[in-house]
Amino acid sequence: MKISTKGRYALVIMIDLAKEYNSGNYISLKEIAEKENMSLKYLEKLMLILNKADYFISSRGEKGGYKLKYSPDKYNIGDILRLAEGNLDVTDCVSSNGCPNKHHCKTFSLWKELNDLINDYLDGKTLADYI
Amino acid sequence: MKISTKGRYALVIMIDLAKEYNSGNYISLKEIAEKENMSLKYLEKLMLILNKADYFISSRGEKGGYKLKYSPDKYNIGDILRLAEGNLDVTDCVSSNGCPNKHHCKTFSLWKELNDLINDYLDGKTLADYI
DNA sequence: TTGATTTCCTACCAAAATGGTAGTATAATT
DNA sequence: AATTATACTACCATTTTGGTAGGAAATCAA
Repeated sequence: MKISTKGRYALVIMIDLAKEYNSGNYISLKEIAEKENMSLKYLEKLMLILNKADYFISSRGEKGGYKLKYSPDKYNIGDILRLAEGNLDVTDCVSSNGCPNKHHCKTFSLWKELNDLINDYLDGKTLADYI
Repeated sequence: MKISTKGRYALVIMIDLAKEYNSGNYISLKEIAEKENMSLKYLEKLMLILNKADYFISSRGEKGGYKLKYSPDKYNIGDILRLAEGNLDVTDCVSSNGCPNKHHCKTFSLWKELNDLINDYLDGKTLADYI
């Protein structure tokens, strides 16, 4: 029942970029890795996942790096975490292709309500709330 | 961010026992394992964990098994899941011996609020709600 | 009182997930 | 041309997950 480093690091990266949104500067992963004490190589791999969404403008070479494509309030925390973690479902039974027995299962309503609670909470926050 | 089989199975066991609370009958793990399609050996091991709490009256031998010591409304879902899963903290930083940097960390409030949301929800339910 | 049944307990194990590292190619800047 | 940074693939050690195996002790029925 833990958020893994993927989700936690993803959020840290996004917040660091959000802080620099107004400056328009590119921020390199090296800067973030050093500042946040994270492995550069691991962050690179994480960015491959995050890059699947339309989140960043990137530039290679010196003075390159990443910057947010849109303003911080456009980035939903739930979306970021679902992307980084794969999904946030508390059980497989609440997923879209969930349990075939869900209409008879006594515990389904518990997992479903808990799942909605979590996802609705995270969907109600954006990067702008954490700058 | 998933509840493991430990937590899910624990809840199923507890609900099955709760259903029989009024009858006073002992229910064997064998019955539960067959009915719920679970490994008996795995349930035995899970019961070693659940037995650390003051949850059951047990009896060995024929017609033996487990029954709840108290009425179903006395069993908090949060307690059961925390016991089975070890804990339910969404990150290590929200645990009692959490992150030393939590006062400066931008993401701490997010994890803390999410953690409270989950635990408060589960602490608001008892086995009686799922019979 | 003996056999069957069931809990109680320890030890082992395979597969998957987690959290990385290494190396290379490609693009941009100086 | 050299340096820097992203983009991408492959590998890997450790931990977690979800079991299995075997045996001891207690209880009940015949």
